[in-house]
Amino acid sequence: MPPLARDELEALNAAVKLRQVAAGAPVLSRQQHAEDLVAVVDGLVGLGLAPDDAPFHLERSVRGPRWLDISSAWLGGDYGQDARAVGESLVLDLPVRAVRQLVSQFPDMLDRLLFAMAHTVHSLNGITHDLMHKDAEKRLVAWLLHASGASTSGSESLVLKERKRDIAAQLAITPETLSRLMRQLTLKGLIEVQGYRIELLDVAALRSLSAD
Amino acid sequence: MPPLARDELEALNAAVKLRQVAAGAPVLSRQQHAEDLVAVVDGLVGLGLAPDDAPFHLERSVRGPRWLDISSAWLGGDYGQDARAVGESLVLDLPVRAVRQLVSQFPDMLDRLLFAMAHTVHSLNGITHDLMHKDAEKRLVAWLLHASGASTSGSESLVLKERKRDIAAQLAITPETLSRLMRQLTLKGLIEVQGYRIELLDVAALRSLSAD
DNA sequence: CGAACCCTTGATACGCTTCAACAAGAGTGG
DNA sequence: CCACTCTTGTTGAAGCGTATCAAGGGTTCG
Repeated sequence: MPPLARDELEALNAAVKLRQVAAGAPVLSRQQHAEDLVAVVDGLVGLGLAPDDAPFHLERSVRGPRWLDISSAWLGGDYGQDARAVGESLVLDLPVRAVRQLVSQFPDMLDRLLFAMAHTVHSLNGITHDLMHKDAEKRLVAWLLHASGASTSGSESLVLKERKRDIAAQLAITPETLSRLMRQLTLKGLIEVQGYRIELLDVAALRSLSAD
Repeated sequence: MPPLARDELEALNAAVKLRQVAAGAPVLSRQQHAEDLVAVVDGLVGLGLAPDDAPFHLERSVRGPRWLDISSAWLGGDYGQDARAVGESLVLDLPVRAVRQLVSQFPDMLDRLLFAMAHTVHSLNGITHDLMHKDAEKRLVAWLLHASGASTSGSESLVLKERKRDIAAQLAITPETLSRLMRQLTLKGLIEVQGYRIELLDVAALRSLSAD
């Protein structure tokens, strides 16, 4: 997909609203009426549900630059989920009305929008598939490979950018289970763990472990 | 959303390709290049993965009229999942190229398209949420309530339109577990089961059971 | 009538959670 | 600087939820 042309960029810039969000501060709330498409420009935002009392139940996290919620605003309802900044973040709001305007003015914009939405669907499809068919170990290994941007084989290293409990939450397991799985993988000689630094010693083997 | 105008309908009819699919026959295949948006006009189609050897692993099912895959075609890749007709079905293919044409010609079409895609995202969000946070009983009860189009309270009845094993697959549980859960709910006096006919005796209680 | 499905039921096994305890670091205040 | 607390990750023991395996009964269909 070609980069945005100058006039497209200018039109976009005129429409977006930027806001800086402090670590831990809310970005979206469940009951809020969805009038904007929301993206994370920079930083890390957690998406999940915030029960009235409980702390905050993370379901997945979004690292900028990336769309946070590109679909709710088209439904005319509310966002349906809560979002909190994990670290200091820059968030972008783009009113639906402005988007309608933009796509009618710049045909390429429509392709970008549809592409992004389709990508969201694709990603969610993958998540549900994994939750339905893969056990915790498979899901963790798949996550590690994805997070490391793993090449085809050999070894790879990565540094965790979130607390392990947050990673566990996204994998729908408890922190205890995550810890045990890490140890088991270490004992099998597949990975090496030093705090938040993890070495993937055998990408090929890990890849086959994570397959359905 | 207003109904389609006559000229919109005519343009649509000119673009779509219809095909009748026999029960059990493939509708989509994983490796197939996605050039169309695909919808089920009438009938029931199962969406899932068909490993080379194994029978067919159902993940969710789509009853017409409803979109089957409205997003893959925008990504320029393949469909990524397999689909098979559960019963005799009428399937509609709508080429992406035609859709681009249509939305540029009829602005309302764009809203319909975006609305449908957003609805897909919303639905998938709900599914992942349930898989992450609800146990099998909660998921089943939620499914029953949804399938019955349950009102606010009182009692409700429904007739299953799929084999129980297919329902179980969509709930990510085994048929055995589904059977046991049904019996437990019956013993609690919440439902009544006679083959494929199910009575929801206490919708209010069921609703609170299915909550997170 | 047998064969092929489907659903159900029971016994057992396993994966993951829960609960509890502990170690290691980070921040805070005396 | 040390004691104190808070948070995070780790480990172990016990228990729950669901899968697996095996068997039996009910239908439908040839």
